[in-house]
Amino acid sequence: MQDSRDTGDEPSPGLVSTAIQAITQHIRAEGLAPGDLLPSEAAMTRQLNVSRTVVREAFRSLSAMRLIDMSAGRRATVAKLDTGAMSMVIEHGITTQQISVQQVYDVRRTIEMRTVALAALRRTDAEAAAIASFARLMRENFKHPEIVMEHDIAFHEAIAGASHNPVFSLIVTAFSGVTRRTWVIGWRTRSTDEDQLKMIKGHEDIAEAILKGDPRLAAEHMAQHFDKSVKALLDAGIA
Amino acid sequence: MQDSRDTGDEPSPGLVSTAIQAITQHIRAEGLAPGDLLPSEAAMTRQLNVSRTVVREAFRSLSAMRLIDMSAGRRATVAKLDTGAMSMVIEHGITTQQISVQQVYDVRRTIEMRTVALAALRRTDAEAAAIASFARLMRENFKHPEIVMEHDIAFHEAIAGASHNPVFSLIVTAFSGVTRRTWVIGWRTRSTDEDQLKMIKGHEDIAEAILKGDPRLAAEHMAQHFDKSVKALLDAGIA
DNA sequence: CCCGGAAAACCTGTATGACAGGTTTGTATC
DNA sequence: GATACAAACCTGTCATACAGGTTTTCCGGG
Repeated sequence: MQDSRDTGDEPSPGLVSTAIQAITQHIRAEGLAPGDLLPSEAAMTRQLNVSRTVVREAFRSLSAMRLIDMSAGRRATVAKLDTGAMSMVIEHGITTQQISVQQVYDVRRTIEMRTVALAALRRTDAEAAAIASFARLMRENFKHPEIVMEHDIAFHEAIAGASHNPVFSLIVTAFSGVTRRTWVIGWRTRSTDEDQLKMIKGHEDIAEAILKGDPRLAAEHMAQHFDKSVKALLDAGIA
Repeated sequence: MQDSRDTGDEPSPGLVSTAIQAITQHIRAEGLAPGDLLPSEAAMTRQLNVSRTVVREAFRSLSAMRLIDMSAGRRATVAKLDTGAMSMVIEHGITTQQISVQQVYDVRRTIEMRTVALAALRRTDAEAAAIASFARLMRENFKHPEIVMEHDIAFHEAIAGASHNPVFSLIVTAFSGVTRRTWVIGWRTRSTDEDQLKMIKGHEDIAEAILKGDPRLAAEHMAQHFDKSVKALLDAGIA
């Protein structure tokens, strides 16, 4: 049936890729914002003159990247910025050993020295309080590694958020998965309560510098924090 | 048919999401490396006890994120690290106005001040030569903006490569799409030949610092380069 | 024994039709 | 005008079919 005279008969990158492009193109052309409705699969099927199979795989691909939201019965909508795809790429790189944990930490260090400085400059009072409170929760639960870890991750994400640059948030959050898989290893190398509390103290120092609005100091504490973390990882034999 | 007693009948995240997880899980469990073969769709269909439709949408989603490579007749293989998904996320953020070009440039500046320093420390001679040659090609073609732009982008990607940390390459490359869409605007604000050549000179300074192996100097030149670029964009009224 | 080539087996790409739910819309009744 | 019900629409999943592309197998000739 499909006579494909429609779009001018492209080379061959596959009908699905074409459909994906058509959809993203539609978002751009119509200037859609998060939450806005996309065409139904049936409509897309007619417009592109391909089977529903193809259109569906295109929608599903965009959904997997979290560029659109899908749910049964409802039409797809444009999605809010989400870290889903980035996390998967990073995880894929790690599990296939194309990137090392240490390399991720180097990137994190680079980025978070900046986010923490920006946070010190641009944080709202509420953000500063939230950051400080995550540090406090780490101390209060320091007997429960899993809980400490989650507050640690939330701490770093909160700082990224306080930088008021969503791209930083995106990247930092994308690394959280890796952190979850290596955090405990680093924690174990800090064998004594004293060592562990010292690490938590590092977080409190960062929070305090943000509260005081001192970007230099905040960046310095963050750098030290990462240097110690990387050292802990290296001591544990993480490549 | 499918009795779904299989995996224990999860809540409801959808069969496709489950299939995606099963595939990535397979990669992890088998310790697959780039190029290794994945199970065929038919095999996956049997293993998960779902229709080929579901398995196919899962494969296609991973393919869209460039975590796997697919092509007709052949089974899917594990993919090399690729920036595809990240680029799409960033582009999506830009087109839906969830992130601004300026925010992207702030992130680039942060990251590239680091990549350039690392490049100065870790570059091979071949890498230093390649970087310098991109700068030279910019000068030689400075009457043809499109060509200058492509060499500019290649220049920055080469520096990221010379940092020898693929995560940096990944991120820098992911931003190239945005650059392609805004570069010309910045170029136009440098109206005279002199201004344009000055901007190219900035690249040559960076290349030289990398060649000399001076990370401080390299980072400084890079910072200046970005400051001027952002200023050019702001002059042009880019939010 | 090796080599070349053709057939078979396998695999993905795409299309079609069907049906089970979920959601929205419109309508008719109170 | 409000409410409840039905119709229309939409996505999720399944089954089947067939057109190519790719790998494997196997057989015949040297």
